[in-house]
Amino acid sequence: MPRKVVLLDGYSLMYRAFHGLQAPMSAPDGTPTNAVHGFMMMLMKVVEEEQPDALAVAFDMHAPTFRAQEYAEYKGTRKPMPDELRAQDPVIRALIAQMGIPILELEGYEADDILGTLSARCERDGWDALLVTGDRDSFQLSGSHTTILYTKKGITDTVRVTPDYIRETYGVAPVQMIDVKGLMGDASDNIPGVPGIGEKTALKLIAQYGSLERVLETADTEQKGKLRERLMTYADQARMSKRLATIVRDVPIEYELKPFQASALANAIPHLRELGMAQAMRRLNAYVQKNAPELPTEPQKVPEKRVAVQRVDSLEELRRICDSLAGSARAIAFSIDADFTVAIDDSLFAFPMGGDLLSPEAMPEEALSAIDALLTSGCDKALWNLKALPVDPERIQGTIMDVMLAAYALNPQRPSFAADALCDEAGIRGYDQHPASAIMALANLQREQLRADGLEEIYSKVELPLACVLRDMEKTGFLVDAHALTELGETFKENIGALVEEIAEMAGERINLNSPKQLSELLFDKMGLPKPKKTSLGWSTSAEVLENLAQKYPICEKILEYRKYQKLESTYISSLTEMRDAQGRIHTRFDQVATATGRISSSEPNLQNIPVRTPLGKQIRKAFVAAPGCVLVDADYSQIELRVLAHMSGDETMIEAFNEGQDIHARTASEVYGVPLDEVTSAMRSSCKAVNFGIVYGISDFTLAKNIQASRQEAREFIDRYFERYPGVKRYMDNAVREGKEQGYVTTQMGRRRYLPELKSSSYNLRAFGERCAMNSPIQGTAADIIKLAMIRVQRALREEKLSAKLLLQVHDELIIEAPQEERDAVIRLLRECMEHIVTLKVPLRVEVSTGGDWCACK
DNA sequence: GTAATCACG
DNA sequence: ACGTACGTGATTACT
Repeated sequence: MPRKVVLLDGYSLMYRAFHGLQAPMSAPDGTPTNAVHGFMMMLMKVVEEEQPDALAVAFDMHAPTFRAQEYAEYKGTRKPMPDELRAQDPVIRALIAQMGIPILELEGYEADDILGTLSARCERDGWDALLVTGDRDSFQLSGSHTTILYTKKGITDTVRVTPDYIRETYGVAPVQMIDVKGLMGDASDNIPGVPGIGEKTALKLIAQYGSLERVLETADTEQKGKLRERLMTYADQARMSKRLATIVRDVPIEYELKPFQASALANAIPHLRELGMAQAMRRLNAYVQKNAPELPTEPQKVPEKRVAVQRVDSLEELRRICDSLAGSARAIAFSIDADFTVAIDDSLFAFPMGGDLLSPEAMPEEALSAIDALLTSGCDKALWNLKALPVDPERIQGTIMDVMLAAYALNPQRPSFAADALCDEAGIRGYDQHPASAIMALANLQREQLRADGLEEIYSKVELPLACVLRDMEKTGFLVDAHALTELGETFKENIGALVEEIAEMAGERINLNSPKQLSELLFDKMGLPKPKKTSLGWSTSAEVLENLAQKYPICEKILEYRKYQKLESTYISSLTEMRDAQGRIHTRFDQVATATGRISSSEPNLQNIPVRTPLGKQIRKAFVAAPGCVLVDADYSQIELRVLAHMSGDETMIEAFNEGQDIHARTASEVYGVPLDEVTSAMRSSCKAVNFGIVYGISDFTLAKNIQASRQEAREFIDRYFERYPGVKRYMDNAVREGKEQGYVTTQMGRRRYLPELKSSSYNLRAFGERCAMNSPIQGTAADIIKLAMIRVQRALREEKLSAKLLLQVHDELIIEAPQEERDAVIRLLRECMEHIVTLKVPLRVEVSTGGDWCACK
């Protein structure tokens, strides 16, 4: 078995970690730690997965350079390291040193050269080398015993680059990558190449002639036109470029491979603790314990305040304790996990629950009544995930701090909202031992943070009361007509079978049509259809591609039809029938902390994406029905996002359009095309509808052109004209991006935040994405806040008016209620009233209400 | 576990 | 010259 050495390109990975992880992370002293974290995660991943016999990190000796081509602003220059990364450089080096991992550097040489030299020595000595880097130049080093672990994006998205991979991807051998670069050059590396030759041409030439030298020698006779001229003019420059592109594989570095010591990693733990890097600590600890268990392990942290834990043997006893203390306690926290633990002031009580997470249905009576006693007592309470607890919101006394919801209000984009993760992140240790007291500590911290960030209203007026509404909706469930669904399923399956036969006939063979890989082989390789678009792995067979080919190749039409049925059948028929309860109702799960913008999401099953756009899909909605004697009432906000945009931007024209009750897309067409409102054609209106959508999302001319089937120039002019006619909208968009950059986050009307570290990224793509989010999130988020408030009011109003109608579903701008026939009119009035007047904007909110016996009839 | 595809707002 | 609209979740195939 050959031994294995893993060599990391230090700066390349640091840059990747830095740009890949823009989540705000910092040590207690304020030093940013995102790159440190990313680097440690990458290192641990490699250590865990590769089990190296030796490990080292190479650094460029002088000013670090970052040469990956996708970072456009590095082109032609060597920009200095960003300050936030510079601050993390010494920290990362210190950690590497503490872990006993050698750092390799040599004046005048880049990390590439060191990697190249050591991998050459490994090959000579019969070792396998794995080079971990985000620099594509290193591909030339790939060989039978040298593999590149290339970090594509972020830190965990890696690809194993072998000679075969290079041949498949680029059509040349690894060493020929040098020749390719010699021809095409590399602006970020100051390698000129041959002007006018890009990657495509370079790869083609090298694949055909084998080497740069050969291409140059034969250019005179083999090439013609501009290409011949350029190759001959720049022949010397090309040869020089090749020399510059060649990684040195014999640098005079003294280094003897030393065996990698798992146990030494533990030496970095104290430093990681100072940095507040809980996740890295845990991962490192776990690795050391597993691979060097003889070592003394990290001492368990105990809560600062030593408290005696009182084990409670019966729930009855727990309830008695809760009852008696609830009245007099200042603060209570409780946690339901493996144990049901209660912290009351400085005392802790724990009752073992048997390890399973409990649904309210499965919870013993005594536990329910203990919880009830706690929640209805007057003192302040802290807990995790109120939605899981069966409690009547109207009976709650005192304040409740749901640490999960508070964490979401403070920053919706956390990797995890698990209770232990939140405590860890806040620097609160001891969750494992005393969850309730850890939650109490976290809640105390969050109270201050919510106040400091102006998020109290979002928390207490939106998220907390909404949790109870969502719980009730989950519990109610949506009735499904299983018979209708099954019948529809049979029809679909018959159609699927017939289509499979037809396609097999047309193709001359039988493949698995669900496999994009097999399908692409059939269409593009065997049948020789044109290949309009690629994916990361092959040629795209998306609906967009197939639609364009359908005219000339009827098989595409059939495949699209197959897909349509197959999708609907597998996603919305088979699975839905299986998820019904004894009463035939389906209970979705609403996730209140899932989205970056403030929307809620639905899963298991997702009832927010039940088909509606196609006739086939509408059939499925027919199976969502009201109970006997009831009707469904469906209330839909009309154009809520554009109305929110009109309000937030203050654009006079747009506000006027809504105030006059005009058709907004038609009005836009009238403005942009400069024709009177009554002369707007349906084609004009439809283009402008696409523009209005695009504006909300942060538009680009490219995508708009695709969507309205116009040229890019036309799309550009369209957008320019749009902004001329709606100058307030233009101002809003510019402001949103500027504000996002200045303060690091954007906000909704109510102050809900979304942090956008992407805005400061040096990667164009990431930055452009951040800018689109800065424009879109306040709009989408404000609309989300509005409907959340409406849901709370609707629920309260139903209760106050003693109606037995129940909220079933929210679909972002739509609420669905199931109401007894006789309550129908009252519910319509109530929904309209609550939804239209829940907030006062500069434009009216309009709600369209419809009713019917099934969801499809509500349109 | 990830990628491709496609359902929704 | 880049790469190209925001927010989600489920299914399937495949590593």
